[in-house]
Amino acid sequence: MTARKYSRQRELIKEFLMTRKDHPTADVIYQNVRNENPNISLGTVYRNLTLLSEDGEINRLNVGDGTDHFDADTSPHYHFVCTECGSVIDLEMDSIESITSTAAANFDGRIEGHMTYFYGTCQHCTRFHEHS
Amino acid sequence: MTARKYSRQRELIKEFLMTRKDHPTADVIYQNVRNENPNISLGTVYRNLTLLSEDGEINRLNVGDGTDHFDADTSPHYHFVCTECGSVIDLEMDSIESITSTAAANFDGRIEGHMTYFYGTCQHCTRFHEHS
DNA sequence: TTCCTTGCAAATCGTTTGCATAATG
DNA sequence: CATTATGCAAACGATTTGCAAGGAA
Repeated sequence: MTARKYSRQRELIKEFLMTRKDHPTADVIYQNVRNENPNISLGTVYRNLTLLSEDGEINRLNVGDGTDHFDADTSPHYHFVCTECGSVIDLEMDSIESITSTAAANFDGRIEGHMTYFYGTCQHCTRFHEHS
Repeated sequence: MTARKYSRQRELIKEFLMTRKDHPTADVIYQNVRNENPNISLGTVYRNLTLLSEDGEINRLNVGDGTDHFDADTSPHYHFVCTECGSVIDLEMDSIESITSTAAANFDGRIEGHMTYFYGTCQHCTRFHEHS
């Protein structure tokens, strides 16, 4: 991790991300930040998203849909991914940290953590089905 | 899912995958199957891996390293990913299926499952560090 | 004969990178 | 001044796809 200098672009990206709880992709972030700075480039957005996550200011989410999502909420929590509409939703649930020790029980390496996301049909898409 | 016709290429891919427990990528599968059929194309490998996983004969693994891995063992089990060498290893561990109900407790949609992998340093890489 | 599958190459998608210039410390 | 950050465009790696030809039912 090298030294960091102020950048208005990085600030805008962080600011935008903090207003959203739907875990947008780099491109969605790019489209929105352009409202504030029409000259910003997609490359700059990607570079800053990487810097911000390296610094632990945001999290990069991999939910198996081929594109990374970003989250300004770095507190420990889990996500739900709707297989119908692709939306990524925060889950409020009890800790499942114990699964790490469950996994470590019969393993010879060093387990440092886990990546988990839940999938299914979100409330909106479930209702949509009932009515059709 | 449409009807399926026999294909020697698909058979070779499945056969090769069954001999491996290290969850190879499409390209590794391609390189190896070429020993048996030098004319097979990478596109055919990708197409058949998709067909096989649609049919539930193999599993497509997303372990966050940017490339998909494939597994002929479709029985329920979890994986460990080494952050040093990238190897993907089967874990023998007690069931953690209960995390699905933990997640469902305060959620309004329909949770159908979860995706979990553990990460850290594998036995080999851990030893490498101790000796250096 | 129907239509699934193939090899090939071109295309696509998300992301990264080289470069010359601009901004920060 | 030294160094980090930017915009742009080209490059990238993984995967998908259009197409004309081949093979299975």
